[in-house]
Amino acid sequence: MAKTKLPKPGKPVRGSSTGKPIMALIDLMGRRWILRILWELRCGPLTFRALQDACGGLSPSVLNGRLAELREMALAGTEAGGYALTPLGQELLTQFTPLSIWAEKWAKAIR
Amino acid sequence: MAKTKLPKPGKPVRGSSTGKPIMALIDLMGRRWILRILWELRCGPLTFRALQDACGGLSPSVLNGRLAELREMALAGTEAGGYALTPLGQELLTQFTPLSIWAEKWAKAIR
DNA sequence: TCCAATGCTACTATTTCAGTAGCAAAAAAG
DNA sequence: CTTTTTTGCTACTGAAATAGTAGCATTGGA
Repeated sequence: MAKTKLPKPGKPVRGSSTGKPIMALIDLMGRRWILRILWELRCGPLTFRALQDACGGLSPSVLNGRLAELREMALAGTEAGGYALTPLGQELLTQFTPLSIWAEKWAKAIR
Repeated sequence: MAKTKLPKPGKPVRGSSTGKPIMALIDLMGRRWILRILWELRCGPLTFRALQDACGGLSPSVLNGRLAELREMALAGTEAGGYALTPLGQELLTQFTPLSIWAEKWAKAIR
């Protein structure tokens, strides 16, 4: 279960009381594994254990917690085949795809 | 100083040994305050303490650590007026601007 | 010289994460 | 219908990261 207070847009979050949705998003994305889980689900549903493996074997307790958070934020859910992104989650991930290209450029710049 | 191993693109990072730059980016962004700090620097340089305030008063030890990481990753640095984004950092932040719009939509959807 | 602001270090308390073990339910195999 | 496997998940312990507070050395005015 997610025992940590979730950063609902419209509500104050850690370090910000403005209630701005972007702050909630920043709070959520700043939690370890959240981005990674979204990323690993980009190609379709994965079972709990497959997702765990894809993330390098993170602890099931943490994974379970993160999945609960993502479910509550309507970004992921269960369906045939295991866990998968919701339409909203897919939209969010779409925004991240260009980051992959930027990261390549960044890699060259700092190496 | 940053005592935690930094996720250099090209090197294995936490939970991933592929060395893909996007994984390094995901690792970095998944650290608390990193995104927030980038975000708060979007309008120009801030002093250490101003940045601390902007982030809701996070501990100076953590802020200092994050700044060291961002410096090492060439995303932020010091200049006249305090800490500021590097050109690379500004580019990254640019990629995030659309997220703010998406977050508004997301907020409406889950409220 | 005094004072306030700045950048930062040090230290303790709390929270979060890692790592492992294992159980109940469902599915697959025989 | 049993016997295995697989799956989703909980529990527990130790390690690591973060929060929160205090304070010091330096800088740049008044």
